[in-house]
Amino acid sequence: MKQVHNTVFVTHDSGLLLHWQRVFGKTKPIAMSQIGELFQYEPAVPCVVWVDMAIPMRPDWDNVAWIKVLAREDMRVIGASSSPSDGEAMLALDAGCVGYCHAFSDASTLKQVKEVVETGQVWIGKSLMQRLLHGVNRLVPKPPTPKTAWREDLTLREVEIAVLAANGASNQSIAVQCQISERTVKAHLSAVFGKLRVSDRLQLALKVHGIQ
Amino acid sequence: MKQVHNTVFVTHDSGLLLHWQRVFGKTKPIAMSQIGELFQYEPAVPCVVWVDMAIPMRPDWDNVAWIKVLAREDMRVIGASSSPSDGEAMLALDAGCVGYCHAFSDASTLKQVKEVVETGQVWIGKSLMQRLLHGVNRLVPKPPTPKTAWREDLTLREVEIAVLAANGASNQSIAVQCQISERTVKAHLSAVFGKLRVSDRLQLALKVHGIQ
DNA sequence: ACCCTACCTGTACCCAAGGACAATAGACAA
DNA sequence: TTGTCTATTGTCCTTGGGTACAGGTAGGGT
Repeated sequence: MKQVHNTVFVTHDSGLLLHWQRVFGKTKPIAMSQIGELFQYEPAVPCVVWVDMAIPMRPDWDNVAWIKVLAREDMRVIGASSSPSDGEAMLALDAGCVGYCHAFSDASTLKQVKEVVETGQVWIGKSLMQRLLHGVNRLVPKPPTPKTAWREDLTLREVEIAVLAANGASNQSIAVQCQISERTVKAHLSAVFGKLRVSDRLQLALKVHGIQ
Repeated sequence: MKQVHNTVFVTHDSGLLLHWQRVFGKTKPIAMSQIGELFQYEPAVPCVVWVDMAIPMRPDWDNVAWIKVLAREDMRVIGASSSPSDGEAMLALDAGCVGYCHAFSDASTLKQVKEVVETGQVWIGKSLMQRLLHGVNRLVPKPPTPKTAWREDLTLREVEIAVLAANGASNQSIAVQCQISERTVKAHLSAVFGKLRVSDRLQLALKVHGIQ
């Protein structure tokens, strides 16, 4: 009487995909490398979806795309993180995910997680569990992300201009503020983009402000 | 390499004992009909203990007898109730039980519970899980400012597209993800810019992510 | 002297982004 | 029915952002 479930992997990390496929290989899983694929996916049978929390372009949990997916009876979503945190777990589970675990958990654990969510239960890590039960609800306001790590390779001038750009200043206004030509601003920013490996000032802003 | 665990049943209810024995019959479980037996029990190998919450004379969870048992590494205690409640579950789990479930759960569920606790995880019912997660959300002030205030005047579609844009997606990639034309993306974004009174997607990103 | 780096500037070019103007269609309320 | 709201798409056009190529200057280390 057991319901058959498909397994869906959503990750852009080939190493992780390999790991998952080794664990669930025999079930012929479906692999997606972009989150958008999931949002368009129409499963024929109920499925368990493993979502790499690090997938690029993953929208917020309260995005309608997620809401639609998480509301489905036939799609159970498990959040998988390479660096799991209680805060991330809470957000995922609160949004409607039915599981959260370390992405590279060993085979037996992953299978257990699958079993549990397939039977309608919720999987939650021990760490978060303890925290919930003991009322240690104080989520640290600032994650241990080294907020200034991105500065490492930049010169003083580049940092100065990067910060201004990341806060929404135009090249022209930066030029005025720094008493240099707009062309120089562009030059500095180009250097910054290269060093931080981003393509434009919006990506720069996300990096500078510790988002993604 | 899997650790062998004994199974111990603590209940005075012969019907429940029968149910449990049918489920775990092959593992030669130990049956106790009085709670006192458990407190004197010295297991030879690690064991999973199923305690009927309705067992007579069961002391409070903060009784030293329980504390000694629950502190043991080699005894994992699961609370089993015929009429489970979140409150009872909280008390049991908070005391140190590693599981709480309906005493008459079906065989597959009970086996799953056993699997989970044997591997060091905690089993918790879906109902309590939901409550905990939402309770925490109530307790935690969240980000100081209403992080979602900016959505107020936006339609669902506009929110969806605004979030994508704020995370660095280009109009083209948004169009693909949302299955609409790039022109429509622009239209939605223009509406968003107007409603949020920003001039471009970088300003939008700052607002969406609560910066400035 | 030579090289390297940070900093500054110019011209030219490409293109994604955004605005202006216009239009179609479904849902829903007055 | 009419009007409003939402979602959708089109064309035309302007501009800011970013790159490519090509420099100039100053300071520090070999």
